[in-house]
Amino acid sequence: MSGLRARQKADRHRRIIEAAAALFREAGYEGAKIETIAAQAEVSIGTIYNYYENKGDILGAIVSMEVNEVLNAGRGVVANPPANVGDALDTLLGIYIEHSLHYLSKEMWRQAMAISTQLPDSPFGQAYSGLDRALIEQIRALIARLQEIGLARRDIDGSALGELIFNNMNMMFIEFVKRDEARIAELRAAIRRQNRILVAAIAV
Amino acid sequence: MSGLRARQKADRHRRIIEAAAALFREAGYEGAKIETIAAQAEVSIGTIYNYYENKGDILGAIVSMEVNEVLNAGRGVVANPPANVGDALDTLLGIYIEHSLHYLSKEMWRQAMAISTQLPDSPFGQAYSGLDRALIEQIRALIARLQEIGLARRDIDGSALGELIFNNMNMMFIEFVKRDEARIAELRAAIRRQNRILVAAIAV
DNA sequence: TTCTAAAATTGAGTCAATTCTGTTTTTGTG
DNA sequence: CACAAAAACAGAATTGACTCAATTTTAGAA
Repeated sequence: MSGLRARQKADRHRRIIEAAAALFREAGYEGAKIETIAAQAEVSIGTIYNYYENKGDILGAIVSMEVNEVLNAGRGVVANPPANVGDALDTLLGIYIEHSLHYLSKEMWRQAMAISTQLPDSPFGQAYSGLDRALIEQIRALIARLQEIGLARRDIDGSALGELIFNNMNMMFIEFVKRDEARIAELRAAIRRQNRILVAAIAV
Repeated sequence: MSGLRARQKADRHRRIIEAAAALFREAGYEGAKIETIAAQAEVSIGTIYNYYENKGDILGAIVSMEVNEVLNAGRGVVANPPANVGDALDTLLGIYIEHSLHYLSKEMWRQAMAISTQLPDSPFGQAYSGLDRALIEQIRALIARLQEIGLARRDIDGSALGELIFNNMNMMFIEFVKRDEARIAELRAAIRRQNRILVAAIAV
């Protein structure tokens, strides 16, 4: 039997996340009171804390969905990359960046990033690190693929290069979400300019 | 007249910072209560909030002192860099990293970084961005110097390269402070390995 | 069907950052 | 030396995340 209890649990999880996501967007992370989320989800405050360790973890659940979607979209690029190193990188990182504001506002990103450095050992902190690692792996996989195809030099340290590219993009993204007026197109252009140096060094 | 008021003000600032710095180190950022800081500094809670917008700004004042010291130490390297690109970068970034835990514990860094992304428009958030920019400028200055001396190719986009190097180092440093067991030596080695790709691309 | 242990829910209470309002101190002027 | 305005101070009150002891609900054994 799929269990009444299990069904209720899943349902409450969903209600909490939906209520929180709506409120985070409307009122911002700080502005969304746990009390309000509880009321909206029709559970008590205590129940929320039975499901999530703290407010950050609720946001964490939302962020995870977003990033997993991005990782999924990235798989296509790795499997079938554009025919030169510069475009391949730009396409993959472009997917990451373009998707980023689909479900999450800049303010939500700021909070999520802040929490992940503030509480690296909380459930969300750990999950966030895992997501970052997955993104690095995907970039590395792309580089490996380009090396296989013969578009990138084989004697390049692909592992270090993957980190370098990810770290730079991530830092640029952090600065991007810190400024409300920053535009996605400019972010992509700046990253392309930075990566050009790398592309010149590794393209065959 | 240097003003009684002005003198008292400076004195109170100093007392608050000293009390806070001691408590942050002893009890951690979260563990240090404003009430305790106020008692230690012999001022009231209200007065602390008259001097700093929030708890994070107090930490911010401490972080700023640290980073300014690092910037100062960096000037020497820029003026007189080691005779090859790899060592020059390693020396400058090495100074940043080695100094980093002088006054600030990893926990304090985590909090400071978290606050700077959480509240980019608070006094500290703005100051922190300014410090980052200053570090980027110093790395750019080093690259420009290396180009002048003829150790680095002139046709490299020094501006983008400086950002790239800083962003990568900063992200690595964030990961470093997130893991208490991470060691400085390993951090430097990892960054050196990443920069090797760049060094190969830009050294004459 | 009845009963009991385990699991989940509840919301009033705690704790600490921040705000707010009344009081005190400093300054500059007559 | 008053004195009034401005600046700074004090600490009680507010606010909101999180805890915990009591209560309710579910599962499944007899």
